[in-house]
Amino acid sequence: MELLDIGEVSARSGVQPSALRYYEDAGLIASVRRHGLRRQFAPEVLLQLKLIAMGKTAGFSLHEIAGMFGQSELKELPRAVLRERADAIDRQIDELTALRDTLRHVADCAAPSHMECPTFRRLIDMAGRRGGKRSKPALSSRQDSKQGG
Amino acid sequence: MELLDIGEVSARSGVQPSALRYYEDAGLIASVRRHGLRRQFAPEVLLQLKLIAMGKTAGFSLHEIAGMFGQSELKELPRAVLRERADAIDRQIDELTALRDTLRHVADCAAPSHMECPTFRRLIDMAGRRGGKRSKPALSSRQDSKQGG
DNA sequence: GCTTGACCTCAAGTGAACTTGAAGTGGCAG
DNA sequence: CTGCCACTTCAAGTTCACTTGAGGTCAAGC
Repeated sequence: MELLDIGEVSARSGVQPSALRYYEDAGLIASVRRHGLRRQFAPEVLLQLKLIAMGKTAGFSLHEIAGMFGQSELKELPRAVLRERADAIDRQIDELTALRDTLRHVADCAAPSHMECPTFRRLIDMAGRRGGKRSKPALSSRQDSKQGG
Repeated sequence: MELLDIGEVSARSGVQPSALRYYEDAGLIASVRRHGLRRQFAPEVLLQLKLIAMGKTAGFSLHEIAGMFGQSELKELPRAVLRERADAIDRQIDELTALRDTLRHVADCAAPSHMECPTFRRLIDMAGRRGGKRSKPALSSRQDSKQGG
């Protein structure tokens, strides 16, 4: 199997070399060996990077992504935690759906003040109808740690 | 109509007073007046904060959220931009769906190495099947500005 | 009139996720 | 053998979204 150096991985994934080194430091990916100084990556790192990108889109921190898909931790991760994550993403999808519908409404509704439009208010209310005031329960944890009270 | 002071808004929204001041500075919300030094907010700020939370969940920066829902900019925002945002959220929902399915698969599949599991690889591939390698076209713009090449 | 306490401002600090810059290394083409 | 250049390390810098801390204000209650 052909190994890729960091420039190749960067070109194929769209992720900057500096970010790749950062990910390696963080334990999200690993180079299989060195060729001189240069890192050599297995092609499957491209798949892992796709996974990382997906996790980032979902708002997970790199630390959390490492917990889900990182090297060697995978086998030890309790399956319940994974399902919890999946459920959290489901809730996030609901919220995103409400936001998308709200945006489309705003684009179509010619009302001067959207705050007075009942359709608008109803759309916004729909997103909050699940867990009270918390919308991202166990996700990025940096803003929720203090706000969640 | 009864006005709320910052502590009240914080209590009802779950957003810290310091964050509310920060949002005001950033033009996302506005206090209607002052009572002495104290900001007085109209109740509808709670709706705006819900909107802001939704935008954050979607990965938009505060600046972008201000562009979508901020004070007084709303009426000038081209409707095409809103629809574009909505489309971007649709793509994000697709990606999130793939991630959720992947997570559920990992939780159920007992394979020792997921990288070798064809179902796993197929799930990951599904997320990338839209715009080539870019997944968040016009969203947060801080990592895409350099990576998008 | 004095105290209380929730508010105020402003500057600096924080953490995440990178990027940038400086100085160095080393495989390979010529 | 030389020089190139893509890589290397490490420290410091950047942006975002806040939080924290110090010192100050003021409406209200006793």
